[in-house]
Amino acid sequence: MSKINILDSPLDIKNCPVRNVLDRFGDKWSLLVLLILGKKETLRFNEINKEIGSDISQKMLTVTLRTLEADGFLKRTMYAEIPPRVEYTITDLGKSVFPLIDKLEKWAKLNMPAIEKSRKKFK
Amino acid sequence: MSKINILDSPLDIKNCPVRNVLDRFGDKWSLLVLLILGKKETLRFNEINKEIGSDISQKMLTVTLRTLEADGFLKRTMYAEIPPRVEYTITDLGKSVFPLIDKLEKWAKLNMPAIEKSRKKFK
DNA sequence: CAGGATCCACTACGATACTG
DNA sequence: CAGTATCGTAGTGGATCCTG
Repeated sequence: MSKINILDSPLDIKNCPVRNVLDRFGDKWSLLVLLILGKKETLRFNEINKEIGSDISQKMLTVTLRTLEADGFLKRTMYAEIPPRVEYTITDLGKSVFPLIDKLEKWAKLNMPAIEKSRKKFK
Repeated sequence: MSKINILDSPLDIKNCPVRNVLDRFGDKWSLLVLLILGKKETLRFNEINKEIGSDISQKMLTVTLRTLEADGFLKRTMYAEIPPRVEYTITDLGKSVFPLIDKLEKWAKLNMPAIEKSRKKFK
């Protein structure tokens, strides 16, 4: 298996944690859902949908939630009611990444203008 | 333009900084290149290529570097020599995100086992 | 209400070949 | 050395319709 060497911390490129974990965040909605759930703790499907603003398709919200659940970032609880109620709650693992993502969000907000400017200049 | 409300911080979903900025990091190689360049400061094209371990195609490395340059994360300097020499240097903007990405990397390393375990249990 | 099932478009990415 | 150009593919995400 190929290795790369970033200074003194060798990374396995195939099994690289950064790649493996952050690739999940690399999709279109995961980070946003985690941000929302990190702030609200528990939400229902349609509540998350509303928070995002229905720019997201039902399918993708479902897929995103399933993936985050599989990774252990949130817990899905179904109540056997009619109509059905499903609640999504952030887990301890989710809570532990949240501050990092939150900082990234703040960084993004702060530096967005500089990036926009750079992009325009580059054209 | 649609708005969403994450607690007290309203986000413009279309022009959302998180989405706009972090979508760039969502690709396959940007984070890795930023990590490498953040630690080495200045590298040549082929040096970056070697660090990644040639799992990346020349084309994608070029595209990734161009995008990071356009966003202002790194500076590209071409020397009119034969054979040509091109150096990529991390900018102040790049340096300012680096710690965040570095923390994400450390988090990923630390929590990868828990995530793997969760994924297996979910199947 | 919270989804599952389909179909389809786009594009990110890789492989290969060529060049100033 | 550091790319560009071209082609081909797989996967991501959207739109729509259907259901316990």
